[in-house]
Amino acid sequence: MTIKARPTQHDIAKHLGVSQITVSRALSGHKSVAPAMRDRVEAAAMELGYRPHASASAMRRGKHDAYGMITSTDPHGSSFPMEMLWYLHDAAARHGKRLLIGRLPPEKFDDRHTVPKFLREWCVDGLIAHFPKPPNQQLNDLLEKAQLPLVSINSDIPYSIMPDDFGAGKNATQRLIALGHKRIAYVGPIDGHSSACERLRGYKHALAESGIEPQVFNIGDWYKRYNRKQTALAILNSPNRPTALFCYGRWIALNFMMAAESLGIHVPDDLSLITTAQVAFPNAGLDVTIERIPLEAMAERAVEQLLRIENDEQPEAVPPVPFDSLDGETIAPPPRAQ
Amino acid sequence: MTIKARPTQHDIAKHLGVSQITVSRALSGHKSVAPAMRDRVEAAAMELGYRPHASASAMRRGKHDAYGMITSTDPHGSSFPMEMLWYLHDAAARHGKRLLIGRLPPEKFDDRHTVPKFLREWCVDGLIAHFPKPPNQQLNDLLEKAQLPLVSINSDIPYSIMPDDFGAGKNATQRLIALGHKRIAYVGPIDGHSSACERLRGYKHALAESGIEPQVFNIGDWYKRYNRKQTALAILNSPNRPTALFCYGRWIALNFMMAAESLGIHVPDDLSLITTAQVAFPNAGLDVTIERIPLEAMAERAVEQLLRIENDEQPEAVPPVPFDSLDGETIAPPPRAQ
DNA sequence: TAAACCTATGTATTCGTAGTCACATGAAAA
DNA sequence: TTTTCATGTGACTACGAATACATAGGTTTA
Repeated sequence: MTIKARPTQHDIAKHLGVSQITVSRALSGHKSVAPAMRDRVEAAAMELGYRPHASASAMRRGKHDAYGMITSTDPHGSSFPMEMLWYLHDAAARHGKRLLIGRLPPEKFDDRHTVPKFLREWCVDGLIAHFPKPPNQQLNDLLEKAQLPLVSINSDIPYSIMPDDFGAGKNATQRLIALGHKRIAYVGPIDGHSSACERLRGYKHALAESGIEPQVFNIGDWYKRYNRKQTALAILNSPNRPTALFCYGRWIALNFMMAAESLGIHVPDDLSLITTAQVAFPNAGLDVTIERIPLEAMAERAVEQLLRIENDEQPEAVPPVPFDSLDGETIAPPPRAQ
Repeated sequence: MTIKARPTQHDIAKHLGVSQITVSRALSGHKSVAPAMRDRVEAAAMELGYRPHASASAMRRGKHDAYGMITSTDPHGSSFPMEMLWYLHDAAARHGKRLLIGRLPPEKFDDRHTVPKFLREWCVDGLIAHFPKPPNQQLNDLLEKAQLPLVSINSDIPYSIMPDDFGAGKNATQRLIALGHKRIAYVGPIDGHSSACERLRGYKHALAESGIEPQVFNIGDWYKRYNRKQTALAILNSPNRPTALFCYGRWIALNFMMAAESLGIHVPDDLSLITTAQVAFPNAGLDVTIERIPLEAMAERAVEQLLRIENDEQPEAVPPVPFDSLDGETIAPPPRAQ
């Protein structure tokens, strides 16, 4: 398809019998343009279907008005929720930046050709990175060499913007304590990702404050298919079973709800359940009570940080971003009879 | 942060005592460059940390080597799975294109300022669009006026690239029939999205071929919280309950598995279950048998189509993209005793 | 042995936009 | 009235890369 040559500022200028630079000034809101002229130019631009040529502008100004989002997660990887991409887009858009995305699978980290090409050809003013596992030396060198403002999100890298997992664990647990629960279990992985460690630490911290004994069930191998359900059933069947659960994530929560269901244990009357999640998922039949991962806020922080670096301001360290405590239907005071 | 001026071809040229254009030719693999010279240039480029300036190149060549993905879904909208973004990225990358993303919430469709700004400033060679609900007149005009190659995915728009929902419904049902099932129910919405209509049509088609009566349970209001579980329980408790289910989506499948669990109905021995989904989700404790939505293939088709349009080739209509039949653990022959 | 031709490189120019400086015009200040 | 200044506009040029054309050498062909 031959694209009809898109009109330029020259075309508008010719159309109006003025100079190109006047058009440029009128369109970019320069002050020294007569209001009447500005109107004429804008009308003509609209009429001719003018679209600014971002590349030309970028070349002249040395700014691209674009950020790049670069990650190594695979499409189904959960450490970087896909929603985040849109939140980053929205945050960038609010500040007049477009967003380019790029994915570099870990197996390509060592490819001498792919990696450089991947990063070097972009025209962006900054990079937002997410690497579930730390990038190797080569990628680091490249990021360094790119000389671009760089922030990372939820990555195992110094200065990365992180959610306040500790606070989430503490808050969730405190909410359960406030309802009167005395037997509150944590179910989830206990090491590996820092998110697990931190949430668990928050959980223990809250319990310690109230002098309650922690009950930790390590189901880090949860995703290794075997014994998922058995584990849940075993925990819920134990003689001294917890009256409340703080779950690491929504799949764990869902599985426990299924298990509870099959044992005739009713949520929330017999069992309270709270989990961290990205959305208040209603898919289990109940609106689950969650500590919501603050994706939007993290995205906004990331973009703000990039802007700060771009503007030569002091790039202040971003503290962990607090979760949102969302009310649901899965927590209640503990059952009387026990 | 002041970025150290990135080196240009001029810098390399000066460094080597040759002309800029020679550098340009050497780097772009032009044939009429002496091998020795090419090596020298490449070494110098590496040494100086040269990065091609995509904007400059774009301006000169009139190509941007980038596509734009534009959608109106909200971050949690399910009609455009987020994984798709990465598949689009990968497909674009395979063909040497970068990917820009843009999101225009439906409420902005009518905004006289946002809409034009959103689309007009991009520098891309083509657009990949996804609109769950048809765009309004204004947006259409704008897309038209942009004069850009445009393909749409999974949108209610003519010529959109679609998954073969009919085939998915037919295949899923045929798989159940082949196992010997005679009472096969469809559970899901029966109208609204074309995907529902088509899957249902495929289901009915397969049954008709085998002379089996359809059993359709319309749970289109599934997401309206009330009576989700009740519905599932009622269906599974009915005296003549189906021995196999074809579910519209994975949440419905999950809920039915939960309901079956609580009734002591065992999947797959007592109840076979197959659903369409994006991944073979193991989260329910079993690897669910699915008809997999062909996201990668759709992404590849979209990019191929854009390339075709760009190259003035005949943009052949893209037929519905077939699903992948994935084996899981949730289908089996019907129970003997009935 | 000269004409024709290829190879490797250079010069000039172009893409669309915007910064710098210059130059009119008219109003305010001297 | 002359000077000063603000306002609005235009001419020239640069940004980085690539195209068109030119040219210096060497090689093949008539």
